[in-house]
Amino acid sequence: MSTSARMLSLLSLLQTHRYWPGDELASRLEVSGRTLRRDIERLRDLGYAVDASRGVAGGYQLRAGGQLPPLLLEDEEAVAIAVGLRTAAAGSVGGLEETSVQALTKVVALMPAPLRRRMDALKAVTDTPSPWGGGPTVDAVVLTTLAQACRDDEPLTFDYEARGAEVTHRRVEPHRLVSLGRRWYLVAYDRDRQDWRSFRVDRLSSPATTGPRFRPRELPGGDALAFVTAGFRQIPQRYDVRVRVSATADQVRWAVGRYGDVSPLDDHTCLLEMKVDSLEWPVMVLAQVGAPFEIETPDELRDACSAVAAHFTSAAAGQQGRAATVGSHGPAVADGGGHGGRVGARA
Amino acid sequence: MSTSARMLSLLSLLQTHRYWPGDELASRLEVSGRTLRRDIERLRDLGYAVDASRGVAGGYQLRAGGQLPPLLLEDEEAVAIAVGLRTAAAGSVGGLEETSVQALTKVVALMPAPLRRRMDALKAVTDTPSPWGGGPTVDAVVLTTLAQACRDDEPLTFDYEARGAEVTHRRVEPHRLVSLGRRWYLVAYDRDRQDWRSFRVDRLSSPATTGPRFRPRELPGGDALAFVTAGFRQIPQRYDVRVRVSATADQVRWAVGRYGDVSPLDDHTCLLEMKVDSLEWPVMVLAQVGAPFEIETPDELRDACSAVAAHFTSAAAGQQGRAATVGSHGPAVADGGGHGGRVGARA
DNA sequence: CCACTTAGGTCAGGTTCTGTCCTGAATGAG
DNA sequence: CTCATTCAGGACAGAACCTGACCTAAGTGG
Repeated sequence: MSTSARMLSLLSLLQTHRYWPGDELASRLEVSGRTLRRDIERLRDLGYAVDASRGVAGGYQLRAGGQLPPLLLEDEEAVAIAVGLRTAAAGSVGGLEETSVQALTKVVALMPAPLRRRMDALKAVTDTPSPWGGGPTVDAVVLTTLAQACRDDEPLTFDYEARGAEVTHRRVEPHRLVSLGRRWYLVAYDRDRQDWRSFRVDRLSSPATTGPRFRPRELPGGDALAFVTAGFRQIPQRYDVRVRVSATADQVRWAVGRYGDVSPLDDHTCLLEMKVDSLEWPVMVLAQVGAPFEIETPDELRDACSAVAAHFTSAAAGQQGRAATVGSHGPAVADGGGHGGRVGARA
Repeated sequence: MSTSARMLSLLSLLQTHRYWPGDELASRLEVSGRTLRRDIERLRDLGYAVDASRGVAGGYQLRAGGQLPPLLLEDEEAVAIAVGLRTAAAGSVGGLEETSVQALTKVVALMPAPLRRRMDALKAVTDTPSPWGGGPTVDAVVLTTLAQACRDDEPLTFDYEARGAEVTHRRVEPHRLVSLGRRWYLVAYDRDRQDWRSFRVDRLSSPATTGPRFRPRELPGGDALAFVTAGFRQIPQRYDVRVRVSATADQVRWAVGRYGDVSPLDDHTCLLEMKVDSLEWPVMVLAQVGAPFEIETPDELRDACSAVAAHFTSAAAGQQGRAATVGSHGPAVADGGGHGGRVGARA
């Protein structure tokens, strides 16, 4: 075994357990104790923080140091990392999307095929329910393929299904990936149309890098993010939700997380503001808060609430038909406003 | 620069870009082209899949191979990985909790202090709203400290706040971490009480490994998971939710994700079954489905729905007081049952 | 066909690595 | 306190390895 291979093994060993007796390490690496000590010294020279404790039950230990040593992962761990990063890249984390994709690209690029299959297999399991999942989920392999193509200036082909139109085949020079809201967009120069376009990543399938690298063009304006947002002229509808809730700001904040702004009005009421594409979310949040509230905008939210109320009323009324008979559980209303304000109990 | 350091640099370089011309690599590593070719050969001998393409614009490339090479990460990437793994370990992924913690332990153990601070700083941002966040969030550092102590048989001290009781200081021999539902438990031998105990990780603070390693004892029965579940004699309440929903199974499944069982009854109705500690969740799901439904069990869900219905009805009625006047938006109700069944529109 | 790029054999000279043997020093148990 | 255990590291000789220079072969794309 060569020296460099041995160093990698040593690093790997030091990462699996905390303490390693020198003897053990030496015999595992099939070298003498002296050489092991030299190897450790080499590692330290490289900047890795290898601690040692002497005496009985002493040993070597890899500590957090000034720099990050190479991570030597088990297969399953790599899969876990990939899955975690995919979730983060899908926008559930906030502010980390770009870096997550960057790291994901590294991991996926190095994953042997069987591991990649395992990762894909876990995609289904890992989906969170709808509004949190953020509509269509991005595919990790698709995303990393695009990221890599952008990074390395490789021409790209893929199938694209534009809004409502049929599927077209595209040949582009990828420029940059942009994360906006909880969606990913690819900004690229379309070779056939000879112009810059932005593509929604979740509408894009079977991407493949093809041919030799190209000389990158300059995006007019330079700002890929601005280019994407400029394309948003006619977003179908976007609701500006403003609701006055009879609960403390903390209670509401707890329910809405970081996806809305909550500002207290007084001790018992606060204002909830959200900008959303669909009304599902505010409805869920309001249902969860379990306190009385007043809708300022939009009117569509009134209709949505009304529909939910109708279903809930008839369901609450039990099996005796579906007539809307609200008020029969009046006391429950009084309960909602005051102390806890939440529906049900928490274990 | 020594050979092994150069190999690590080479690996690192090959991980940042896709294609590297041999010249470029050689000059960066400050060796001759011949030596570079030998280094590449060495890497290949080590099992890494280094591809090369010849001709104009050719170069070297690190491909996915039979085994996973060491990952060399940028600082920010490591943070992204840690954050992603923490989310996964918190139970939002399913089936990957153990492996995630394992990987997280590796990453966190090697992270220099500034990075760890960055990771902690991102904790707040990354929280998902309540029922999905799963109550109290686990702290990455706490979790990894425990995992490491278990792995390395190191005695542990921490403060523990049992259910309702005051905070006590514990000195234990950690045995294993168990993920159950969306909570983490530490199974350990309590040195003061001289008996085995299980601790909820989210009730545990300022853990610290202390003193020399101990000789691991054998857990009676051997099965840590069984030990934890055996402690669950008197869970306060656990609801068995059964609801008949007037919507297709797919619609309901879409809303509930993987946290409940949905079985179709006929083309327009299905049965939703969930086992939950609190009723928030089923209420949210039902609100989101936006279809009529009938509650089979439990009766408490009726009360909860009734409360929500009352709030929603008065909110829907607008600013003209809070009298419950359902039915004024009748058409919206009719809309709910049929085609889409979802509240609001989707962008 | 030509320019460019990786692939790899050979060889001499120098560098580095290894194991052995040795002395020191810190640690914790009895 | 004493002793066994364990890491730390200097010196040395011989072997192993690495490096750069030079050369030829072969694949790729214009």
